[in-house]
Amino acid sequence: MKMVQILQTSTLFAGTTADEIASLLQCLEGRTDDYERDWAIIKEGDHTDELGIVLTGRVHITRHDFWGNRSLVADVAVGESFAEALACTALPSEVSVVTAERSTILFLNVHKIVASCQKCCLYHHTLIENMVRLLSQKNLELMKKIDHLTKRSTRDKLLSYLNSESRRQQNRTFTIPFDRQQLADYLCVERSAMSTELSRMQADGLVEYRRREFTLHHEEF
Amino acid sequence: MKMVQILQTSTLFAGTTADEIASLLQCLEGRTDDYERDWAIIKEGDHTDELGIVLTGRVHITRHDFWGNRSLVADVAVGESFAEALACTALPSEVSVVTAERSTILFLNVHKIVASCQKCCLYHHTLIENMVRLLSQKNLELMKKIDHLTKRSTRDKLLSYLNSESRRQQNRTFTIPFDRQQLADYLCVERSAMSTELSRMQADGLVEYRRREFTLHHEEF
DNA sequence: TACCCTGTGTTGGAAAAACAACATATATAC
DNA sequence: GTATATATGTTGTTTTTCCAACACAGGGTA
Repeated sequence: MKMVQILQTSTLFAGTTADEIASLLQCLEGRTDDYERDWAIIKEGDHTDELGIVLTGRVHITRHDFWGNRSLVADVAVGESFAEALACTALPSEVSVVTAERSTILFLNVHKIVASCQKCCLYHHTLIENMVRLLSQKNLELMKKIDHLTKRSTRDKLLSYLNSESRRQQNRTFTIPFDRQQLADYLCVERSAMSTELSRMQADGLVEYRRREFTLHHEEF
Repeated sequence: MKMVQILQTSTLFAGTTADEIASLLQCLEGRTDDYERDWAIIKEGDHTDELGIVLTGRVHITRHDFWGNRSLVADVAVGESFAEALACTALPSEVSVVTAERSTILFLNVHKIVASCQKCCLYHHTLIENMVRLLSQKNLELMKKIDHLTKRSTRDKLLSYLNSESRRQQNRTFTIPFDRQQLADYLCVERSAMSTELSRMQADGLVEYRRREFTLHHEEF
């Protein structure tokens, strides 16, 4: 798929035509870069003024504590973006951004997005409004993640996550972007305990699964 | 303290003079409202186009699951704001906003903030940039909260929270805005287990506390 | 002063999660 | 196809959290 087509599905460029996007990209001086799998695009402590939009592949937002425990904060798929908030502040990053597959990323300087731009393009104001919408959306997504973590038991965390994923993909049968270890890191539970709980849930008829493909049987939440 | 002085400390009006704020408030058609303690300003399921800025008092962002378990998402003090992201989307709220004390709130319509405004005020662009900064800041705060919840043990959650609060108040001795039950709801643990863990931490010399006043003894993280 | 109310700390038993070690299945490379 | 590496599931033990019930302290009030 061509870059412009992907961008039209993104929140940042929502409601703009292909021509307008082309014009905006020039104005914003965007750049693209390719990465192998497991490459750290941003490391903890880094700073950047650019947000990233995934054109191909997939990236994960991760964190490590002092004892080396990994936690997986978020999954970013094609057309989605990362580091918007980081790029809008002067602070160092508290998270890493790592490719989960070989990926192509478009980088855009947020200051060029937000700054008023008299000369170049008429569509710039749409872009600023989209930037506000994008940040709001991320905000609500983080809320949703907090919602999963708020659940006290492993089962409730799993149900909360699986239901939100089912709703997002608008299907009771869906594929998750994580393997078991990554899912455990995402929900902040222990992998083997989580596997055990998944088995119990399947035995209880709540869910069926095979590898990354899940089918929810009861509508919960 | 006068409203304009409080607003000058807020992220949204950062870098604007008192006169500019007065002009902007007219342009934005802001309104204020007073609330008794424990009043629900926003209920789960509600929608609004207005963000709120706390002028006096304090509000809490809360959530309830199906079994009635309360979770306390965030504390919002004077000069801080809430519902920015909600007001930027068309979605119903997943959280409630409840006064923790008798409070006065300034409400501002986000569309009026974000919309370009040719006629009225020159400072409007600063406002839009501040809106982006505000949303980014909220974003990073949510990240910080996720960071606390990511910790597996009650002790680590407490240390993570107490350290961040200590750093925020730039003092090893500080007062938290929660009673024990609220703190437990905020960290998503059980109150009595948390009390027990606090005792152990005090016995271990990590921390001293009396009611809401804490003193950290070791710099961790 | 005596009384209540609320917040906080303590305890012991029940339940759940973490941990470690291993078994099985699947994918990949040769 | 076989070998190898990786992903997933299982089991038994240890540790932690949850829960319920109660004890205690301090503040406010009659």
